[in-house]
Amino acid sequence: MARRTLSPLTPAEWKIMKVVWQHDACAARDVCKDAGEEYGWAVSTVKTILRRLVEKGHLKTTRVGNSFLYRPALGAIHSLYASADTLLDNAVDGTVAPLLAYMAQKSDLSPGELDELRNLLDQLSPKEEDKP
Amino acid sequence: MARRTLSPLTPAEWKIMKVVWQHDACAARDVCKDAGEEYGWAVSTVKTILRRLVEKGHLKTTRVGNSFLYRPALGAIHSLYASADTLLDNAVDGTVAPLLAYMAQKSDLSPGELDELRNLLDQLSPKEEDKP
DNA sequence: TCCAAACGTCTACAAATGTAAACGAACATC
DNA sequence: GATGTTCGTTTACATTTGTAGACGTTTGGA
Repeated sequence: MARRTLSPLTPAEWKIMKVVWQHDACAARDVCKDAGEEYGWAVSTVKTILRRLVEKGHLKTTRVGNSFLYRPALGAIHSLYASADTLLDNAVDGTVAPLLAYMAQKSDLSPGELDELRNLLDQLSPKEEDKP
Repeated sequence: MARRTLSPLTPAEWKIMKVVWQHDACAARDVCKDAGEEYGWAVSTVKTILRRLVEKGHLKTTRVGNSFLYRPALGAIHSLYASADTLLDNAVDGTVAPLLAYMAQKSDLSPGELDELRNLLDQLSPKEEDKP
């Protein structure tokens, strides 16, 4: 059975998902607290978004006592990939390379992460000077 | 005067913007034709989206005879950057490097583009073995 | 000059999204 | 056992988005 693609997250939904991902699994109470502090959202607002996220399959729940434990259906990275797919899809003609360059610059990667990326690029196509 | 940030494009708006960017500047007629063929949209649908894009400042118009010429207010790359900012913003903890790796792999860059990227990464932090 | 085609504008309307109050059930505490 | 607190559920409502028809005006031909 093929994995059904989840609908893209809306901006508000991303905010809530980020909170849940950071906690890995948590009760509504915790999400309300964090999101309330960070975005000034009312408790009901958070609860509505949680409900919609469950409906859409982005969150799974387990009953614990009289409340729920919320867990992400997908790891953060997979949701990011889906989002990246859309971004790449929007990139016309020769804009992909500058786009990646921009993102690399902007994201302030550690030397280790930069090395990882370099290695990956080398695998995709060896540098001219490294060719036999 | 600071440049006012434009509101993010909706999926349908991206589609229309892509058409306009590809033409660089074009009449509604052309957009309707292309978008009609590509997405099966009715003429009115395209016209509504064009109007909203103008209202939001994403498109500029010049009257030509009884019709308009539509031009993008920003180059495609700048709109992509804005979109990338949002994506990076959604990336929690250590997900940025894998995200960029994924995008680089997925986007099927030419050897020249790969070299460009490598050079950029080298500028961000030289490889260990290249250090003096 | 009269008409059909082309244009932009106005209006419409359902669905999604953002934001939140109100309500009833369960639970803990006095 | 009464009561305040905590939860999830229901309902609400304005705004944005997707999608498009209808209409009046301009224009290029016949």
